[in-house]
Amino acid sequence: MSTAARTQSPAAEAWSLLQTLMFDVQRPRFITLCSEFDVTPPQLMTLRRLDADTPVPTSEVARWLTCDASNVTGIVDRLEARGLVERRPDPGDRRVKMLALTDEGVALRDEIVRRLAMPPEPLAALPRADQRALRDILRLAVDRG
Amino acid sequence: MSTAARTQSPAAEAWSLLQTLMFDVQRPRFITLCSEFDVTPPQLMTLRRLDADTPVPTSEVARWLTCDASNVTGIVDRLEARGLVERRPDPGDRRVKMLALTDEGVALRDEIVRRLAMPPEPLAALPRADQRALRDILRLAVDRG
DNA sequence: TATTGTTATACTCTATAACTATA
DNA sequence: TATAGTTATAGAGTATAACAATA
Repeated sequence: MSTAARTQSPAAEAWSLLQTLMFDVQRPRFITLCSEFDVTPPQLMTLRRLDADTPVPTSEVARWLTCDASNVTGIVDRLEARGLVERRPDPGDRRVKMLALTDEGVALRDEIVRRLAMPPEPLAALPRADQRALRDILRLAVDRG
Repeated sequence: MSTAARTQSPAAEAWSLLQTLMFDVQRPRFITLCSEFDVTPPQLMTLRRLDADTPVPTSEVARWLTCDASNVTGIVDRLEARGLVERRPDPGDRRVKMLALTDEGVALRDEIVRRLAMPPEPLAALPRADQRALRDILRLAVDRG
């Protein structure tokens, strides 16, 4: 352990460790998953946000992707061409396009979500008690945010 | 809490919460940081990997980015044009280009790393005892991997 | 007038394949 | 022959600006 780590606040060191987990473990995993399912990262992120039952406006997907709305047009065009997503009118505002998954889109998203949900080695290898403690602390953190 | 969450293993639920933290909190933060420092995400990732003292071959950066080596050429071209990175010969193998940060590159990387290291609200707001417990568990997980 | 989504444009990232220099 | 890095190419993501339809 470095001197810097010892003098950091516990939250800072925890965050640094989380970033290691995300950059070194999750990022390669995510990229591999994308190519396995033949979707690009923003396409996968879009599928994760959408649903069949509760359509969301294009602007919401732009917010979710943290990108300009003009980019969503092309991303959705390609997902729509593959039959995974559909554009629906918004009865209340004719400017708005509502986005929703098709049945095929739901199937693909479910499979992707299932794969993303599998805990990586470093977490799965933890003693059960530590897994529970980790879960409880993260629940506390996320529920507040 | 969902029924699914209750029936998952603790590691699976912890991982799901971590992903929430990463997608909802870290990703927008990362993208904002990139535009603030006028670098693209792969450029920022490259700066994070490099150093002034211990040059690494181009191939190592490709591994780090999880992308083909041909892409690194352009990414490094642009960082080099800004005076942040330099290519050095490898005395042992004249095919290899070693990559290292310039002084300016070190300064920028340090500032970026400092900003990335700031724990986000959900973590910073945790009680001190939970921060320490989180840190200890993550140390255990990461040290094994 | 303001907003939603699209189009046009220029730049960057990406994988693949072909190439050069070196091993 | 094999490998490291580059170049060429085509497809995708990105921000910005301008536009049409609608509010």
